[in-house]
Amino acid sequence: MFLDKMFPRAILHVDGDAFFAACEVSLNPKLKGKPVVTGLERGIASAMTYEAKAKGVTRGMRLFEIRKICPDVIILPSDYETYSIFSHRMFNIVRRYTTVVEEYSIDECFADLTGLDSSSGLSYTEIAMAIKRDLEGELGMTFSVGVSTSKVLAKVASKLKKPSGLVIIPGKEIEAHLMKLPIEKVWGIGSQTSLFLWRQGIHTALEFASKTEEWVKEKFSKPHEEIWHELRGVSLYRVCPGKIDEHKSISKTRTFTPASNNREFIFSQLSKNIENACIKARRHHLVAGEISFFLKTQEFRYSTLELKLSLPANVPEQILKVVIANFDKIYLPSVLYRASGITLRKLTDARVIQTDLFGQSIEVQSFNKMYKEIDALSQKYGKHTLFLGSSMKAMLDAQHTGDRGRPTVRKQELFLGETQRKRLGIPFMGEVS
DNA sequence: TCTGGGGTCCTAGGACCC
DNA sequence: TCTGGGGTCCTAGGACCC
Repeated sequence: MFLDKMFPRAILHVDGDAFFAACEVSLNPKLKGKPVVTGLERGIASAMTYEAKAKGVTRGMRLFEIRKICPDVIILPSDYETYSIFSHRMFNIVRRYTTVVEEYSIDECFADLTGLDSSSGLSYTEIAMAIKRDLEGELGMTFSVGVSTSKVLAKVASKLKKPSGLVIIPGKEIEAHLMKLPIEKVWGIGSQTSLFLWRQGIHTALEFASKTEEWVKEKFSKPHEEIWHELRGVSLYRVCPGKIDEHKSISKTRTFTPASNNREFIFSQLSKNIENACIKARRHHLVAGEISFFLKTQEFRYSTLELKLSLPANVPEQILKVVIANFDKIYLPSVLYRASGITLRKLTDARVIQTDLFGQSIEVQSFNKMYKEIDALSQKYGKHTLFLGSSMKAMLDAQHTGDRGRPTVRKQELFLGETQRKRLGIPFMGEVS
């Protein structure tokens, strides 16, 4: 009944099991067989080995709680640089088999194997087994692999036998698998849609996939219509060869407790986020053409504002200028806020922009020059060796609370107050309060 | 799940223009 | 000035993912 008979595809999905924790174990074999958790720097578990999971450790669990239920736990700080290296090696191993590999997240990728069976003389199952064998042998950790006729079904397949599973769902077995699959477990169907579907009396993926196309078109828009096709084995989502670290946007957000309505404090939080986002943008040689910033209320409601920049930027002063001018459009003194955030969008290559000196004002050029120095200092002495006066309140707050385990602010740290600004010949930016 | 942080994509509806 | 209808562009916000 299901399946695209005209163009049957073979899509592979690979998922690293307990990836961050597995990287740590791979690097340090003494950890093998032990309950290992990463996330020390945040105070909550971000990943854990299956030994830790067996003791009841879950994602997001507080570390003190973990130590209680699992006294022999080994808790490590997250080391994203290292995980990224493992991630790249993982993608490159899969690329030995086909160039059509999509880096989906740090520990997941898709590959389109269509046609490889006849060209290699191996079955899709044998190819998937070979990929899994290479990954596990070379990276020292286990992977869960799924193969089916669409991306959504390949995701279903790889999730079925975690950890270290290998599941193939050929066209004729689609229905049997969907019958046992709760609708809310399907990739792309979240809490809102699940709720809606339950109310329609639909609880399994098969019940959804068995509905008529007219019914689906009437009740849903494009995204869920596509999932319906994918579940029926018709591949609509292409595997797009692409790198995960090619940013379309960069955002930084931080929750503060307790919630606050203090304008100066909230603004300084936002200012700190803007500084951090700019640091990341400069590290990737990107400039933003547009930004958006938001405040999140205690009740988890957002007020957001999107703004265009007159010139693409990646230095906080330029972005703060426009945020300052618009801050009061979303800030209400009577409301308690719990978080603020910034997103840099419409990113382009800074190196292209910066060679076009004619388009830059003297001000922009001096900022770019200055931040080159600041980035060099930060490289040498640590992040936030220098920070903006407008972020001061947030930095002091981080000092008091210890900012969840990060090194506290040292006394001798500098900030770019008005004096330094004048001395360096940086235009006055404006104060908020 | 009483809720952290970083992302992508889609859509409804307003503004504006013939 | 009033009128209709349509297209396009933009933005706020929702939904979902890892």
